[in-house]
Amino acid sequence: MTGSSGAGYNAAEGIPPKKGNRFMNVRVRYAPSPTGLQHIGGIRTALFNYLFARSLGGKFILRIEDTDRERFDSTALQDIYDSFAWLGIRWDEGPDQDGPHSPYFQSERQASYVAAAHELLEKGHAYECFCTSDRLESLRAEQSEGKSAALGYDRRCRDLTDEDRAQLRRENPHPVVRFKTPLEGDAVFEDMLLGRVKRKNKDISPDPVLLKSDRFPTYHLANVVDDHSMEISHVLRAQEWLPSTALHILLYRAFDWEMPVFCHLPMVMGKDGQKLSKRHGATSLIEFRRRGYLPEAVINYVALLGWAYDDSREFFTLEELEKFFDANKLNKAPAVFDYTKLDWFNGNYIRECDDTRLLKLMTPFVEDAGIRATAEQLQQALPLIKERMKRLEEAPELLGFLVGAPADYPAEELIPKKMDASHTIRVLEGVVGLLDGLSARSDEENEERFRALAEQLDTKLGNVLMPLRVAVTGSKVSPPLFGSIRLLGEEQARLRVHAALQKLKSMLG
RNA sequence: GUCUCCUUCGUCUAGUGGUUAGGACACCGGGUUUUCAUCCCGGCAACAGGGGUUCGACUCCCCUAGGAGAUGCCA
Repeated sequence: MTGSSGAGYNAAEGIPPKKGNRFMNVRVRYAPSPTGLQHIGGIRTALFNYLFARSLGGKFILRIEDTDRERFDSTALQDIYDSFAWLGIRWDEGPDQDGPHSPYFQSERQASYVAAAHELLEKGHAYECFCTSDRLESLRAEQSEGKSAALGYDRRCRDLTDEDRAQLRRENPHPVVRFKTPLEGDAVFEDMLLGRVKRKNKDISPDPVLLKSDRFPTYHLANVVDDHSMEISHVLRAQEWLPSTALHILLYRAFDWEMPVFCHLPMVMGKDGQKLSKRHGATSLIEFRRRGYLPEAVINYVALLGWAYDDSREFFTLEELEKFFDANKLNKAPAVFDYTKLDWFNGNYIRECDDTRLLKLMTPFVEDAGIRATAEQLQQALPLIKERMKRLEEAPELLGFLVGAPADYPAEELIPKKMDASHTIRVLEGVVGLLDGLSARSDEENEERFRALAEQLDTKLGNVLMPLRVAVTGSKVSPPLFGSIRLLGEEQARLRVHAALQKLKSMLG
């Protein structure tokens, strides 16, 4: 890899997207840094990039921004692959999907950044800075204390003489390269979503670092160099990047490169209106997986964060989104992540899920909870709990009564309203007789028999079934009773009813 | 502090000068039902405020307020 003249990719001679023809050759990228787990906000950004590309017949590229070797985390890298594999989102070019602009790890493109930095140095758009981290730190401390107007680097090394530099290099042989932010003028660009955004150059970060002392680039440099060399046509990223876009504009200008089209997506917030973070709930995709969300629910919900198709439709498959996505329908305002609505989507997808697949998805959750159930049992249980689950993680608690004893419950739970213990005892004693052959009978038939029993005991059906339900499941809330007993087995049910009777009797003393 | 962006029901949103401001989640009622859930019906609830422009503003412009983000040898 020898920078712009290296083999493998051409950093300097990237073909600029043709003006007025931008949608003809759409190339977008998602550029995560492997420093942490994939955040749901990042997923949203990736999704929108992917959909944008797909809807326009363009290419979606994955680029790993691993220029911070101190925070690099290989689990985080794996998490990127796992996350998108789970979602079913694939890139056209990326680390594991070779393309014309390989490599797709920034750490492997280092030479091109060094070359780019040198180009800027030569053109007079950048300079070497010998200030130590310590000095910068104390500078920052001073500035924040004395609420001074100017924040940031004080440009001490901006106008060094050759002599100064030679001298300083002896003390610090590892200078950084800083951008020479113009003091006058403006940086203006046309955001696809936001329209014209203008910033005075003097308000832009004063001389940010482009090349670190370890010769790795900062985000600003690497991002611009790669977007250019990879012929990225559109940059869709979260609005938190908006402030640094002005700087990027200046960099494109300094390199004399054509700019991609920018589109700054609204951010994803927590309930309190702050950037979505751990204290709001799950934020990493893997947590959503672990809680039992289906990928299609996550995709569907997240797609609707800052985007809407029309005034009524809200269910979409990935394939449909690929067709319908339209950047013109993007919203500008930040969106609050609503876990409740995600649950609602997920419940819908669970209900619509094919039983075979659902069984497969559900099994690990059940097993992890220590429930010993055969595949057949689970299969039979499925229809009973399917429409009661919002998340797969709820399966174990819905099925809990199948394993070991039912949850312990107070004897009072057995007694329906307006009834007493002895009355309830009579009910349960009557119920025992109906247990025989219950499994073989249809629900309708069973219901008839219990109804008859209720009449005989001069009470309502509910007052017969509720004590039985509590006796069998340990709870007033359960999946349909007859089906549950069928799963449990008549014998086990009988034992539980007897246990319940004991409870009631000891209550009477 | 400075800069930038944002502002329709609690939340996600539709709306592109003339609408009883629509839908969804949540919530509250009611119905179906062996509990719960599902399902069905109904209800509550919004254009941040002030100026313009216009015959007419949620829609266009300005200001104010509020919110958010950025201000690193992190991305």
